[in-house]
Amino acid sequence: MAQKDPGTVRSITDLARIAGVSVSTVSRALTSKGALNKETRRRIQELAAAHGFQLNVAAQNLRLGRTGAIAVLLPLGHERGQHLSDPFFMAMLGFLADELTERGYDLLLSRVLPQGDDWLDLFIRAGRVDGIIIIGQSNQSAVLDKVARHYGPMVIWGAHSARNAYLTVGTDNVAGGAMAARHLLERGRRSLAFFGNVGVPEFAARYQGFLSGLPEDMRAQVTLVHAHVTPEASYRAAADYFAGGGRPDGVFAASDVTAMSVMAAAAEHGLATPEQMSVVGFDDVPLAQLTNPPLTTIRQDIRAGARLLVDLLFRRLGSQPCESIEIAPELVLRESS
Amino acid sequence: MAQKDPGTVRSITDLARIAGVSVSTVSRALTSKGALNKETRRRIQELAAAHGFQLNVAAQNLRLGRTGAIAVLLPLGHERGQHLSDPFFMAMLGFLADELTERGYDLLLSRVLPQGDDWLDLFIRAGRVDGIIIIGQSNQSAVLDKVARHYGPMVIWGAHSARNAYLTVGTDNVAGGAMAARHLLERGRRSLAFFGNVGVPEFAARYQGFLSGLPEDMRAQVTLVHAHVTPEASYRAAADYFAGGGRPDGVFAASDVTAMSVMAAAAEHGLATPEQMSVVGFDDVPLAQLTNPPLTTIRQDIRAGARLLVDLLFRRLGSQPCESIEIAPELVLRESS
DNA sequence: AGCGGTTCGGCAAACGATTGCAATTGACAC
DNA sequence: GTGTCAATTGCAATCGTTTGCCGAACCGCT
Repeated sequence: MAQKDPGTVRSITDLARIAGVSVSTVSRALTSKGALNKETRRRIQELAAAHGFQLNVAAQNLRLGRTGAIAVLLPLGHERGQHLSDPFFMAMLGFLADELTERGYDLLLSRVLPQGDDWLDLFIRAGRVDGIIIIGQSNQSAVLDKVARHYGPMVIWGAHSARNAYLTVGTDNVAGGAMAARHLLERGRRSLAFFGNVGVPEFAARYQGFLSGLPEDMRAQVTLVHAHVTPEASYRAAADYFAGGGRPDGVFAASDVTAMSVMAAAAEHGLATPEQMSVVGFDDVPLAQLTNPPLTTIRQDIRAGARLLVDLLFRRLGSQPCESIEIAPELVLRESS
Repeated sequence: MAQKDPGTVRSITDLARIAGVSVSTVSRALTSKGALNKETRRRIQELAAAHGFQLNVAAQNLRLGRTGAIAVLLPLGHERGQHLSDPFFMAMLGFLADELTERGYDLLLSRVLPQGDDWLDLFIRAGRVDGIIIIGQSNQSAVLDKVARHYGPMVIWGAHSARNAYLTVGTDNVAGGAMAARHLLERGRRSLAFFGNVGVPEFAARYQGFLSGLPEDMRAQVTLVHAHVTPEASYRAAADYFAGGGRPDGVFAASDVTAMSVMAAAAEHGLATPEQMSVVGFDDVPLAQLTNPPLTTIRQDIRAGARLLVDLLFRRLGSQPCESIEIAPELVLRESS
């Protein structure tokens, strides 16, 4: 007979009282660690189950000096609205949630507006997480580089650059850009345009790859149209471009969302895709197959990317050696080109 | 002169030693609670800043008996792939992240495959969060109802029903459906079809509202096409329907993604939108304005929804009275109808 | 000098777990 | 009867905070 209301078992202490053993014994029974009589362990585990008792994760983590959570950060550096709408980042987030849950970690989501150069340091020192995954380096590569020097468990989704010390997983954007170029050439397109914000490292690499896939004499002819990532902004940029008389016969867009904007704006100006103009996107978001016409695009394998990000992070947590990884993109042919 | 390496200040104890005061004083200084000499407080705060010290959130939470985190759960009940791709849920997630961060709470993201009827109880008993937001009741309303009886801080995004005890925030789906019906009638459409999975409570309400917006004699004529939510599945359903000779002149789709599938499949079968067929979607996801033709749709205010969800949850945490809320939808006219 | 009233800041007990160490027990051999 | 050893379990310190309670110091007043 317990002293207090035995109805609810809140702590290991309560359970110990009921079981007539010490808290250490209960702890050992429930964590399956340490030597303990088989029979005792079984008894306590059954008792715990009967009372619907589970260990308090917060206390456990405090004692063990860990948090059991991984942060996924979305820096909103130059494009405030980007991650709100970009299906690519969101799909990535979903896969990351799955991968982390599977490993018994929680996923702490945070969107950050990078302020100054110590937002990341502040976050790390708060000690809320055991590791950090950053989706998109945005314009923060200097900050990331600095932090990476003294903080290990951090992996970034995005373009790899030899200049940067931090660990990345990302699609080979240069190769992807080159694929798009070759494809448009094969389709006989010669008057080409690239739509995207080359201030974003990933997009810059796609643009550079695009140029590198063209014969030298064509490179100077490519029109670069600066388009932000949100649907609204990229539509505006494209509409302005067409209104100003732009009439390319081949377009490579930095993302599928941008490609959709371009097609919409072009249609508005009486320019038919793919009859008069071929369009190639980047990402292969799920909706790309539903556009009218369905979108030819350079596919990034999001699921594989998420898995690699998590793998790499856990190697880091286990102090194993790691290297940045580039994933090969793939051309997906549909009717827009 | 400190005994140990004074280089890193890890705990309040270290800081107390350096400052020459007791830990209680440091705690009071840093939390701005309790009476403390202004000068002392300032001094300690400066010292903390100088050493880049921040309170350990885990320990703080343990002591305070809270976790500082709110869970956002995505139940994948009947539609495995839904949340992966559905831009609506993802946009919601983004706004929730902002709202919670603003209130100083962390957002713990988890996608759950509901197993049996105690997955939610198990999650709650793990004690990792102070409250729960569930996006979409999926087919779990029985479970939610049971849990709501003994667990307060939980709010669900989705359709409200008088049958359910749990707290919801959601669009008035019935009104939205009726809007779509009236709009199609105004456009002179008489041969109507609804695309969607009416096993999902929200979609069922949209369908019901749609019917209620029609004159009685038309209701029986409406074709109900069962389409799942993923782009692939809904495209297949629509393609099969058109291949089977379906030729409606007005379509109301349960979501924008479904509407896009319908337009794509229709185009494939030589059916032009909006000339031969008007299409109305639901959600107004950012991409809806970029479809070809741009999509007429019933808009849900996601940002307001997220804010209300969080507001309601915190009222519950503060034991204030709350009631479920329905948000008025809005018809957004574009060229698909 | 003595007294009541403020302020300030320290002591130590929590929060709910883990774990090194030591104590207890029983079996067994000498 | 005593010593040894292994198996099992308990004690108590610890993780980094918060906070009720109490004592010390100081103030002005009689």
